[in-house]
Amino acid sequence: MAIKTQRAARRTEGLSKAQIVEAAIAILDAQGDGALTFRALAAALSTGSGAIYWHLASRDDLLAAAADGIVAEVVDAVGEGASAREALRALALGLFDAIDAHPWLAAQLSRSPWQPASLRIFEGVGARVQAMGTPQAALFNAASALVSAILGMAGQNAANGAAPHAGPDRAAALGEVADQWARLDPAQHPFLRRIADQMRGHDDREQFLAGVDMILAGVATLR
Amino acid sequence: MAIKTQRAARRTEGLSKAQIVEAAIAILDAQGDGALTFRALAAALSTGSGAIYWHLASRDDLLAAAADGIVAEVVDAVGEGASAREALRALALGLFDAIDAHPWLAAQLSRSPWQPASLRIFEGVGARVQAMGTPQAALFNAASALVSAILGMAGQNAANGAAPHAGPDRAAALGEVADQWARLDPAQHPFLRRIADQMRGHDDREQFLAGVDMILAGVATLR
DNA sequence: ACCTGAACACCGTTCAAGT
DNA sequence: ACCTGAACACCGTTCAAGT
Repeated sequence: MAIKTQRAARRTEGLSKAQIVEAAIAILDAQGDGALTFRALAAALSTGSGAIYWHLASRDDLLAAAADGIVAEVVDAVGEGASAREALRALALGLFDAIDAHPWLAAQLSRSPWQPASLRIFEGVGARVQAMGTPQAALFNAASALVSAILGMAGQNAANGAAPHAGPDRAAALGEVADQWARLDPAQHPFLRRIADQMRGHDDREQFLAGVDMILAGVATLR
Repeated sequence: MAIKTQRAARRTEGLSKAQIVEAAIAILDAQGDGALTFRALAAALSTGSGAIYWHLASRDDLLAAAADGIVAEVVDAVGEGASAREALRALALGLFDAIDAHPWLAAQLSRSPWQPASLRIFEGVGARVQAMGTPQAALFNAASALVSAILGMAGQNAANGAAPHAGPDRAAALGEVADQWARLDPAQHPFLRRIADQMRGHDDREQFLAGVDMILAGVATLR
């Protein structure tokens, strides 16, 4: 029904870049990076693949635009009232949740640091690192490290296997990995054996926040 | 000449997985991720693409094996004599250099945290985080964050555009980006404008090490 | 056991032709 | 100006047929 309406609208108004990006995000979220083909996208918009190329330069351009839309929302949603450190936590958590909800985002953000989405993140993080009292000389390195660390941690989480944050599926999967670690050769992997139990029941979001706090403690030592 | 010898050897000894992986790494390093096709790889080994599938399950399997070989060398090369913190710096720098030399490694390592290469890194980093005196309860979170941060920072560097670490090419490219940042809307991107000059002449390796040291300072606060 | 290479079921991108 | 959809130049993977 909604699709019919959209199609009708498109027929009279024509395709827009925003419409294409929206449809692309829907496919990416529902079926993952591999499912976003120009054929599938064209079918969803009931048009030809060539029509998409009139509005966008390439698949990469499409992904960059999709990433920028989502990141812009996250960055803009962070309140200004809190302390710089709290704002950084909120921004980091917003990015974590966005990447968790849109796992393809992680790969896209790591593709090019000069894409619009990356610049937004760098600006948002950097301004707060500065507000934390970081000396001017250390500002670029500190902000750069923090951005990479946040995206790296959130990306690893997304790569862990996406979806179910609770429920028996996740517990079973975690348990299997933990069992594997516990069975590793003690001479080769003593550390993994030691922490197998810690990984069994951990919460991804909590772990992410612990990592962010640890790194922010490092940022604070620069002052 | 070297290729001829290799071909002759293969004819008598048959293909080995190690040989395939070696040839794959050569293609990846020389021409990048996109150039590693089964057709190109089969041609380099003067065989058919089906032969490769007898030794490896898929393209992903091939990339995982290639990554594991390189990471194993890096992890094993870290000396045990130094302090835990110095060993962590050395390991991080080894990973940075490996990812800089093999840019495709970054994407591969971020694909799955359960692949052999990732486990090696986790073990190598985690054991030293423990040796730094990190409390047992914080061990898993701290090691996990540090691994993701190191790979995130090294990956961002690799995504910056690969090759030339010195020379006029790099300086010109950096200058262009810096100029762009300096021209951004002050209302939208005050931070990027402010640090445009710092990014102009920075050294990637130095910046990476500064980031690692900052994060290690955060790890140390857990004790 | 191991290799060959054609065949299958796809891709992103281009472009003449339409409206 | 914008859309259509066939065509081009590719992919990873499979598998009957060979040795």
